[in-house]
Amino acid sequence: MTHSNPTEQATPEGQAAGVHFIHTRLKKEIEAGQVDRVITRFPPEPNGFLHIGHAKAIVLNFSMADTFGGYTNLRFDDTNPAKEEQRYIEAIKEDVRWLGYTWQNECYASDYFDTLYEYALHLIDAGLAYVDGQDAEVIKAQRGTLTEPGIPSPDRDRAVDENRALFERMRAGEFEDGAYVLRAKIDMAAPNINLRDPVLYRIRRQHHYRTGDQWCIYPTYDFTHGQSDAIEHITHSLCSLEFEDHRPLYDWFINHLPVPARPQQIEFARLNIDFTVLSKRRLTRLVDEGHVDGWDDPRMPTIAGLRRRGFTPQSIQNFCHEIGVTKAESVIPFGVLERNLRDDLNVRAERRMAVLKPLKVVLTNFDAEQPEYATLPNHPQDPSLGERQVPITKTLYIEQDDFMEDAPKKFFRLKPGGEVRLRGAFIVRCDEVIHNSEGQVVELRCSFDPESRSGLPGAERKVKGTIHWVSAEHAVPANVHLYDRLFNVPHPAKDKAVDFVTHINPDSVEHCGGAMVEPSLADWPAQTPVQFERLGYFIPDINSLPGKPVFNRAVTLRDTWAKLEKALRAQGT
RNA sequence: UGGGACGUCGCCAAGUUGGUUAAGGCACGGGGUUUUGAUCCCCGCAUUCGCAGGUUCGAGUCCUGCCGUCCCAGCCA
Repeated sequence: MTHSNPTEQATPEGQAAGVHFIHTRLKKEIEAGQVDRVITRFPPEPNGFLHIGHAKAIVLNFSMADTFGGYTNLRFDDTNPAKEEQRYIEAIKEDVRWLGYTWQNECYASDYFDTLYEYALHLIDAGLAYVDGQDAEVIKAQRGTLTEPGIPSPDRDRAVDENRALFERMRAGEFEDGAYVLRAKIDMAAPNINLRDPVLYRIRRQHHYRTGDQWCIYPTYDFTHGQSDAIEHITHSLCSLEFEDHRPLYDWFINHLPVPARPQQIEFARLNIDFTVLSKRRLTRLVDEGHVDGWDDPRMPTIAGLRRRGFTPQSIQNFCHEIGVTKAESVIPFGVLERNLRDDLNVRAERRMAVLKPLKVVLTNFDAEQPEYATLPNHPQDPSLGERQVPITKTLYIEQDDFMEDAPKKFFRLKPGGEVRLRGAFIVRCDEVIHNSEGQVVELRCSFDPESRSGLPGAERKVKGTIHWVSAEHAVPANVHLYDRLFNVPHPAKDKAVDFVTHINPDSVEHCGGAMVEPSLADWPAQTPVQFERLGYFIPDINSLPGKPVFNRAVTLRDTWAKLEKALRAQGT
């Protein structure tokens, strides 16, 4: 990316990208000379995996810094040792990298513990913080309610020396967990509850994944975040809307502490997508309770899950630009994410043929002893991707869905007595339908029209439908996983009275164990999306083996027939 | 009922200091091309900006009052 004029930035859809209220505001600040470049940070807490909502924040932070000549730090907000783990650090770094971003500095709030401690002392000395010896419950009760002011703690007016001594003893480990807490002395009657003497430090004998047992007191988020921003000389601290109420507190610390810079916080609406959940708490539950197979389950909206599902970094970036950045809370249809994947893959994924649910077809007039070969382009619009030979033999497999004995008029695929083109090969006619003892269709006897072979003049002959196929003799058995939305209601967490897991879609995954794929798919390269013609975009699963392929379906192709069929069915035709 | 924020087409979202017929994308509808019912290409799609008043020659943009939605009472972030 370059520092181009925003109107020159465009997504593949031609939509202006990156022009939103934050962009506008930063541009003005630059022009007014208030800042000379924009330095941002992406500040995850290492207590879980990143999800698509984080991607929005990542794209925003990196693109703003990039647009305005600065850089972005990756900072782990690790002030709560009870929840944080090293493995999440690794996963987060991998996800950010995979999305296509390179951070300037890898930072940890825990690296600032010494400085933060000094800042706390500074506040104490200034008479702006005090040590409170009351229980958490008592402090909570004294905080008041939304409509009633809080009442001051009896410890609120403790002498500075005494506060200092107590705080030092807190650090020295002289007290039990929870015995004391350091609080800012602001305003117990403030209408903004965050200003009612918030807790700055708590005693917690917890092994920290990075600082070990060096500390038994840990700073809270409020006392950590802004100061960390200042220490790193972050110019703009972009965060989600729920921190709006914290901004006065953020500024209060910056104003009362000898920090090296004056960062400013700007809030934007977090991402919501329908038919899924996007909170770390809920995603953690899905993993911990075994509703999914882990953080990287392809049904998960995590970056790791989307990656395994077959999403591309580019499609996620495009999605984030397309949805924009505002302060209005919105819910984006899951289909928007899927369409961005299709748009990205349509132009660059190679095409192959695969049959998910095979139906045997015997070409009665195909007498060649040796297989013949059809030449198919690897991409219909991009000849540079080359072509390949696909074997044709007397016995083929086609998709069960591509044959109907009792077909409606609009059904353009195979039916008894009807004709279809086998993609890249020739036109076949269904002469006979063979059933098993239960009446199921198990085999089709067809004859092909030799004149209609691709490349021959007879190929000009038009038939309504074209279907995909594989040679039975050459096809490679494969396992294919089809994924659907994880929840069967648009807003699983909407009703607080109902546990969201009750809305999990029991049919969110379908396994096609008997799929048959064309030979070139036998050892398809990992991490490489491919289009199975007429079916969708797929990617080898991490458990895929050469000769024993396993594919995940990332997304189907747009399917107007499915819609039409549904409409016809609704009319009763 | 305290404080903070938001409300422009079904879903997103532009809308300069108030000034011609309210961008764009998605979705949707219609048509064309097509050996993927895919892609691609045309065309259509808000007399109206949560509602009601007011100021003004002129308001989505200013004022007043309502209505609706979200967030805040962790020693979580």
